[in-house]
Amino acid sequence: MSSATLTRQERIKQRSAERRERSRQKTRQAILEAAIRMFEREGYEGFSLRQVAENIGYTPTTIYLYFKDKDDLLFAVCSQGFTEFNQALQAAYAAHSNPLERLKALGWAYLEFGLSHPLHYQMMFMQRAEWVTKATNTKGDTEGANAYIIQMNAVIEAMKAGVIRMGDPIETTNLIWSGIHGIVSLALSMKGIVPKWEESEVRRLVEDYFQMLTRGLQP
Amino acid sequence: MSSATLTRQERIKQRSAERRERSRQKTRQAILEAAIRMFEREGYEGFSLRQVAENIGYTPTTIYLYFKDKDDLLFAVCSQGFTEFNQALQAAYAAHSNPLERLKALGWAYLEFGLSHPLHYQMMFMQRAEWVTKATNTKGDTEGANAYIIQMNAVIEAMKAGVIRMGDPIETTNLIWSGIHGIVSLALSMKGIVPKWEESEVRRLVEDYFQMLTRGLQP
DNA sequence: GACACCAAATAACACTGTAAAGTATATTGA
DNA sequence: TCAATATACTTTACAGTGTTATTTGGTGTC
Repeated sequence: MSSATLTRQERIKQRSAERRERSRQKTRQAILEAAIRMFEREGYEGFSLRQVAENIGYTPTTIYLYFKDKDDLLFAVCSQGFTEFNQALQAAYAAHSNPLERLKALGWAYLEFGLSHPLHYQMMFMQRAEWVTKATNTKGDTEGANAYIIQMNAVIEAMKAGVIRMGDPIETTNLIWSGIHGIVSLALSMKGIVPKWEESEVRRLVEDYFQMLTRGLQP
Repeated sequence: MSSATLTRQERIKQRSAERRERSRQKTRQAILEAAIRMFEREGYEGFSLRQVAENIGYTPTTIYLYFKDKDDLLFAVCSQGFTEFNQALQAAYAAHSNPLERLKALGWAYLEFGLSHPLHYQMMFMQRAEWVTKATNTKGDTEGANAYIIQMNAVIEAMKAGVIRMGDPIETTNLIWSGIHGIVSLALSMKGIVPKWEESEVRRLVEDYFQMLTRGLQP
């Protein structure tokens, strides 16, 4: 509507600005993708700005034109992990209608994410767990379903269905979440070090946990 | 017996060597204590060899005469945390004779250690959890009661007493341990960030957990 | 007193993140 | 088309990190 009132020069200027902005987002994305590759190879401690820069043929300082500092870039990497995590849990939620099955499916999806993205999981929930809230706030409402909300909804539904006893939804969600997180985080830490924490054993542990949970939270 | 066969010179030489060794252990201890202070102030990421050295008036390289590298010193710091942790759990164990009470007391002691030694806990069980086994192996048999064994014993006793159902002791111990660890680690991560994870809430969560556990693991 | 040993310090290397200043290239307005 | 300007990127530099090889200075031994 307002474009009709613009002169040719103004229109050109605007399109040019848009084009530059696109280009800017493109190189920003290139940096981010390189950072993700880097992170998935080196992990949290080995992650280095200079290596990321070298990897895509930029000078280290160039990164600062697109990200505030190392933490900002690392948060962007983390953030990408959160959207993937959210999607995984969203899918697990959508795949079942039975409240109890949903609850279990969420647990399994949680475990699966952790086992298949160990470095991401460790950053997201162990090294920089503060970012959990920051990520959900930043992501905007469009993203919608964040993992915690999904889990809490599943808990609420399970309560309503009489599968688990009534109680503060947040408290109950935190309780259930803690258990799974405990298993997953220890599994990642102990993998390859303590025999009892190999993948098959971990799955059995999750089964045990569900059993304890359903019995223990029975109405 | 063999000292009788030594000449005076040999005896002097030996005592001299002992004295030097004592002095050596003393400065080693001084470095370690400085490192612990440093760590408790700066945490895992902020911990720096050069700062430790400066703190006790040594050159950074001197530390390498007493510790293999940064990791070695950090492990020593960690190790001290493990002995304190073990003692805390040992005390909790000894303070009760009722199997269920023992189990709960161990959980509370676990939580208490985490809340009162957050930086140590994070290194011991989150950043460098691989060291859990290394620590128990290194410590020697004299140290005796390591926390995991204590917990497993409590589990076994609870099984025998019919408080919780029979099962693989290791598996059950891991299950219980995971839950507590999940709560404690999330509590430390979320403290001061997410309101629902303040100390009082965390204690309530542990209570909930015990309730779920005793019901869920009922024979 | 000459010698060997040993704790500690110096000097140096290869890294790290980050800030300030400089340099082309591209875009704009006349 | 040309000078001014804005943008993208590099160069340079600083302060810090862990770590190794070399050198110093004092101590105990013969």
